[in-house]
Amino acid sequence: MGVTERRIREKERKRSTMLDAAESILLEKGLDHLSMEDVAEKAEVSKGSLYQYFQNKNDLVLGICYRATHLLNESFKEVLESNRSGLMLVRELGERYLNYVKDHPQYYSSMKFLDNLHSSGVGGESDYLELCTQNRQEGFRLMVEAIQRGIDDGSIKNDFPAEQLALLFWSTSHGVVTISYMHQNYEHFKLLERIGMQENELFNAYMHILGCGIASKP
Amino acid sequence: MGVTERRIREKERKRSTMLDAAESILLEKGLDHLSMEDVAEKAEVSKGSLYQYFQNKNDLVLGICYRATHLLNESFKEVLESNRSGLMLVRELGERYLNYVKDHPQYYSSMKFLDNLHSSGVGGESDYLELCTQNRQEGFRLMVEAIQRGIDDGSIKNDFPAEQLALLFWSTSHGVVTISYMHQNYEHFKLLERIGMQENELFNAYMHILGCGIASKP
DNA sequence: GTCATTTATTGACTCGCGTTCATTTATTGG
DNA sequence: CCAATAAATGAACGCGAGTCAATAAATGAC
Repeated sequence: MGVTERRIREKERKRSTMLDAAESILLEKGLDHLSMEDVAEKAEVSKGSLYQYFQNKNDLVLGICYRATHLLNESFKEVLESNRSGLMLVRELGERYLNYVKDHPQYYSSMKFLDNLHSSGVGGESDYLELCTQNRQEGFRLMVEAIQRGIDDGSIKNDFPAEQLALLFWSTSHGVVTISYMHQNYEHFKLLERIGMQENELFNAYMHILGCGIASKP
Repeated sequence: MGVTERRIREKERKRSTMLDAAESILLEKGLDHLSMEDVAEKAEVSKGSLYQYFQNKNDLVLGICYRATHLLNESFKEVLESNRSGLMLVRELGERYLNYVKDHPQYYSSMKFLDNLHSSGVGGESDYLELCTQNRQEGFRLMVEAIQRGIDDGSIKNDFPAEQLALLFWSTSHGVVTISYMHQNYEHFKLLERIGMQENELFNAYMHILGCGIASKP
């Protein structure tokens, strides 16, 4: 019978509406001031309804995080469709990551939330948690692939296995992106100005240093 | 009159006791489950008394963060007393940072809290906020000094100003440390195991790559 | 069309926790 | 010993997450 299928579809659409509402509030008020009541109002449903679609607040935020990680991965996949050298792919991945944070700060903050759950160990009950974690792992695999291609085509030296380089690239770029995020969200964060550095200079310097470290030829 | 001075001293001691209590709870329960009531109970004072010594919960956590940043800076200063090459100093700073997070996870989480306040812009009312920010800036200056010494003694190449290299070192090491923190706090974080990497290998690889990028000679 | 049954929606309610404040208790200087 | 000042207290408040009994809507059998 097509009724139950239509129901599932409608349920999914409604869930999506709620996520839209949550996303826009996350964008304008930030994670700290995201309240279930506000989301319910913006989505034009009652608070109780929210809890029929999301197990709790964590689950809702991780719902956004699922979108966030998915979008980032799609962007990464695009990069990997190119035929350029692995080293260039890596650079492109970093650039995409940086732009992603600039373009979707609400997604980035939801990913920070996921990381917090991971570091604090307790994730609480959320079906999205596993999905988000899987997405992050896929993102990591994409980095590994780019680096592996670089090793294969000779643009990246093979001092380390691709996975290890990928982890380094993953974590260090995370740090650089964090600085960039702070810079654009916190008006009192004057570190870049204080040392007379532009944001893209920071990225270029990062890529330069990293490039010296991993490129096969200077 | 020595009375007011004694009062100030006692007040400071009591504040310290409260911070001790908060710290131990932060260590055993984590930031998410740190409640003012628990702190009050552990410090053997009433909840209301806490608020005579700290403006709010943020202020309390930032009080811990003040200790945290101070301790890290002291550790960094020790490094700078050595006469080794600037490059070695930088490596030593990174190593200290990594060990610091391992030895004082509660301090690290309070510093993450500070970073969150910085990224979200709104710090709320807290006298400690400015002090913590200053401490972080001093920590950064210490990194700059190490790198500047490296440039001066020729162990670090001078492609970039010391401040810019310091910012890169600051942010990338932050990322690496984050991974390490996750690894030790979250039993399901199996990334390192999955790619067959030890924690110190991660650090060594980081330093190797970074070294290739900033060292004057390979 | 009617009705029993399942499914979805609602908002009043509870509960935990940060924060406040009137009251009580302790300390000081005269 | 006594005002005056400072410190400590816990009951009370507000806010927001999460619950649930009551209500409304949709469905399929007849």
